[in-house]
Amino acid sequence: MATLADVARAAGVSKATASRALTRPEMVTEATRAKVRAAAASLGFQPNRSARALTTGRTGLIGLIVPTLANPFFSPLVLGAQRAAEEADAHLLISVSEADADREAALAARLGEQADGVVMVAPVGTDAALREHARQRPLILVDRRVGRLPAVVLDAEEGATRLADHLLELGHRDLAYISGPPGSWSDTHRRAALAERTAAAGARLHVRGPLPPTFDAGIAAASRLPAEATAVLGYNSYLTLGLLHGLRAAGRRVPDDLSVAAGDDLTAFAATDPPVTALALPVEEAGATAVRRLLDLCAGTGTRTTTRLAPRLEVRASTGPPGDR
Amino acid sequence: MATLADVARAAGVSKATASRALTRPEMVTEATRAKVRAAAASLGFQPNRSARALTTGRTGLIGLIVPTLANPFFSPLVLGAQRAAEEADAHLLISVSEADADREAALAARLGEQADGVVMVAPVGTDAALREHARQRPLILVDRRVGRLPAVVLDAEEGATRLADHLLELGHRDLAYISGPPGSWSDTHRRAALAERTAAAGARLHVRGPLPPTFDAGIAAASRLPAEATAVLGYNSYLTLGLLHGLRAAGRRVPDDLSVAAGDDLTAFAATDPPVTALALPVEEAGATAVRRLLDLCAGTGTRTTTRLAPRLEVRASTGPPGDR
DNA sequence: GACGCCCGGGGAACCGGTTTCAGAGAGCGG
DNA sequence: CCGCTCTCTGAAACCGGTTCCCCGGGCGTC
Repeated sequence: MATLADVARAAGVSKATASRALTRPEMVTEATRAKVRAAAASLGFQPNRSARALTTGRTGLIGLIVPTLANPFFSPLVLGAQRAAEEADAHLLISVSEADADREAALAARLGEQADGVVMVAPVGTDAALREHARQRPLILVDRRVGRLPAVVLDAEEGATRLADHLLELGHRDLAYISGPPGSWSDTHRRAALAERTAAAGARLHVRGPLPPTFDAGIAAASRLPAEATAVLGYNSYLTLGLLHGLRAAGRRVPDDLSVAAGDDLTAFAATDPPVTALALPVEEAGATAVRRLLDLCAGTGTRTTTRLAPRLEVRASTGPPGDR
Repeated sequence: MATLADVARAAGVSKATASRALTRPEMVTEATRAKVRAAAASLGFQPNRSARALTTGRTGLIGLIVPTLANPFFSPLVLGAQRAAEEADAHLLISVSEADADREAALAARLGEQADGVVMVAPVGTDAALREHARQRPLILVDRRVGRLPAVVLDAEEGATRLADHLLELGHRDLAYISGPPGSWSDTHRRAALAERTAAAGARLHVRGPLPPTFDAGIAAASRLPAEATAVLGYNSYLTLGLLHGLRAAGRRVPDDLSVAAGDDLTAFAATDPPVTALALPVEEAGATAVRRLLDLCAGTGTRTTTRLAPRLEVRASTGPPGDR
């Protein structure tokens, strides 16, 4: 409730000086600074962020657009972003696009109007649309790359490569990949890396899909796997859970009949039967990195680079050597 | 970029009239309203929210404090809150308390300073602390009640009662309850309702815990169940997943040897082996209701009541009649 | 000793809306 | 035809910070 004018009066200085003492300490003398700070502290002064935003044009708010929160993949991401924002005394405005390009664009515009910048996680809009957003305001992409726009990505190629190597080393020669939603950037790149690695090893990759990344889609996929595959990779955790469920219903044993692995990790994977081998993505770190880089961009010190974060392979019981069928 | 002054000039009216035409349409004539709206539209006018907030004292921001986002319980809650906020052209400031009372209090203060009101989900602070927050600014509690503070609760008693009835009807006479974190409001009430219902039916309730609501705690609990229990209820989904895992490791069959059920639901429960009977909580609705009621409070039309939302019992394969041991 | 420079601080403008207050004009009754 | 009231509009104050511009004083230098 105390205003800057109150602080100035209490400290016996002008509003201008009080403002400088608090936000530009190097511009006033040691003595003045101490007086003003003491007055501010004793009055419990909290600067009004709206007033500050009005003159500086900086709101201290960061927009975060995620496709969904129902997928536990995004929880740690939000947490990481949250922590990074807090460090910088900023707040997070979170919105859910529901993986709809129109909604995503509308949210980006709406948030951009109030926030200093926007982080878009796994956006579904076209390259052109994203470039346009980036022209309007500082923007960081997560899990998507568009030209030289600033981005933070979970290295899909690197992860897919590790997963492929794991299965190839176990002796698999026919891998199936259940692909994710059409147009998903990480899906496309993961699939390409898998194809390259299997081809290089003289093995074969059978692709099924694209499918929505849901439990039900996984169940359906279980009954349409290529007959020759001895290992199957699900695009993401939900799809893989459904797959596992469908396989069990069909009486197929994992990993004896078929190895199963997922393209991202989930706490529940340690609890399924059997526990599922998966790529643990450094999602929390991605969220934090994105926010830090966005704040840099807002401060004018940011760069137009892509930060790559490598996933960790969690080997669990769902993958093993191919059975003798 | 266009300001209200630009709109006023283009429409040939004063700033005051332009402002009224857009925010208080009933105060100007039809003709003026049309002129101003046309001018605003053609200039792409977007009112500056900081400026508006400065005079009105309303930021259009709502604070949402959740203990964690890693627990999928909260994802639909945020989604519901998000949708309700969007309807009212408000934005959500989300923060994670990590179930720490000090952090929670700090966040409430920090958010309250910038937001019009705060929604606290399953807060861990003391009643006194929460009352104090409610005195500072509009506050809605979710999944917690403190005196007559406005709240939205998932009806723990009602849910626990349905769960107890389900097991009692199956013929169970000795139920075990693995209790959640000490001091959890929903845990306390769920336990009380279970106790009452079992007692009324002439059956017995054996309580174990309290335990942290984690997968690992569930595993540990599996080896310390009361010998006479034929059915066990886990406080929440993670605890129950761990329980299931621990029971399987110990070679106990579900539901033949022991029925298992959980106090909240999780998509993954449909995929476990066997699928777990659980209470499906109307979490999304709770989030939406909380935000709507908070906005009412901010508008001065809110009430100090408690909204109760009843859970739905999802009967799955993990519960059945008691075996003959 | 005078001049110029640099530094710290004060007054006032400003950001972009909302709201108060007063005045102009129209409509109506006496 | 006058005067009153009611409605709509405009000028200006205001919200609470930040920043521009200018002034005064201390110090260094010639």
